[in-house]
Amino acid sequence: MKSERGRPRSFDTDIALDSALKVFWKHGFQSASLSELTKATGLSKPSLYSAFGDKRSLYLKALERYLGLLVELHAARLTEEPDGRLAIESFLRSLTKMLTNPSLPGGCFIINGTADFDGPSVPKEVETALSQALKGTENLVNQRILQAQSDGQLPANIDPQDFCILLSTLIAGLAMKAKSGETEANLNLGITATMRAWPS
Amino acid sequence: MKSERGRPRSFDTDIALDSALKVFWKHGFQSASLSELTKATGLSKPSLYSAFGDKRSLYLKALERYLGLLVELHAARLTEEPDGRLAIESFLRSLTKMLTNPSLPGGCFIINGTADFDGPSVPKEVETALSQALKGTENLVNQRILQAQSDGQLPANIDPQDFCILLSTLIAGLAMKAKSGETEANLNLGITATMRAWPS
DNA sequence: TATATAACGTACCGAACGGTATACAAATAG
DNA sequence: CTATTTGTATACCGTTCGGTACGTTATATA
Repeated sequence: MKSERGRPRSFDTDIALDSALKVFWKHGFQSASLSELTKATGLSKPSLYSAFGDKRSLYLKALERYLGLLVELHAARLTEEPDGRLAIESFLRSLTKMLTNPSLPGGCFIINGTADFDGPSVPKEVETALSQALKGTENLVNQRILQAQSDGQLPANIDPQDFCILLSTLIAGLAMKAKSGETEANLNLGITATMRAWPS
Repeated sequence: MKSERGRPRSFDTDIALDSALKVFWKHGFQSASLSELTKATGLSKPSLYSAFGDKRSLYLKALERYLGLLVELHAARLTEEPDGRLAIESFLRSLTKMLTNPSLPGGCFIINGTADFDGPSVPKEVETALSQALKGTENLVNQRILQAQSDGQLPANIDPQDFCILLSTLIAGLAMKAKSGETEANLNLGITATMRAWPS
């Protein structure tokens, strides 16, 4: 009753998913062609389809993988630093390092994907998954701001709601500027300036 | 020696260009298909080609038109207001109103176009034109900040360079969040929070 | 060894892509 | 009116798209 009857897979699905993730990360859903996906993974189209389903399904799996990476790589900055302002600044700089890492596709998977909203061949399910993903990652920061407020670390003249929106807007901007080739150093300057809105 | 020999055009090229502009604005270069362009303009493909050249050439003309609109609609906010801080805030809010205007394609033509950098079918000439356009519009704001500094309006603890980068990043973020459906009111909250980095 | 099961490679499907050849329609110049 | 010039519409070009049918190969079960 083993489930491994028949010819076994000749590839590792996790490695293949990581390769596909990078293609979608770089191009979004619409512009990532099956031919580039097969080239990046080294798989034939039928192998891709039997392992992950169609393009939409593969994209959604890659998005989940990306969300896992995000938490794995950066969430600790928010939870481990007791000072709210430092926690958020550290998170932003950690994120920026990833967004500009030259060995990665450039920018943010979610933001890059959001860019072809309303694209003629983008499934609604992809758009909603991206919207939820964006909201989820924003909530990580929002919760940390609210915690800082309840910890008495937020100055009285700062409204937590508009600061949350400032940060989510800034993050989207960091991702776009990284995608367009801006350097980590310059983006860090912008972070420095932003944090002036929350004086220490 | 009149130049109007032969059959005259049955359409207005400026109106057609505006229609094409909206398609590229919504979809960027790659995902804007010829069929959608012909549908939006009401022209046949040969008419489009004889009037504007190929897709790349049409896109570049639409980009120029967009840059003209940007200056026409928002630049006065920067030049007419003597106070630097108010000038920039007014410019940001004016821009945000356009980015979220529901009768427009959503977001910013330049930022939306920048999103499919590295796309397999995006001509290098389009990428360089977009990069220049981005740099040019950022310079509008940067010059205004430098002028405010020379007018003695910039607090001593604010470095003009990192504030310039903050604003260009924020603008990119405003455009992306608008594209993803964020409301004008919320984006304005983020602008309010941002301006706290430059206390009045 | 024989059979069932599953992955693989090839070759193909209809549709849409960007772009164009060609034939026809409409205007001016002589 | 005739000739010429130019715009328009149709129909098509080769290529690539996402997706699949099918025959073959490799493994586990029996």
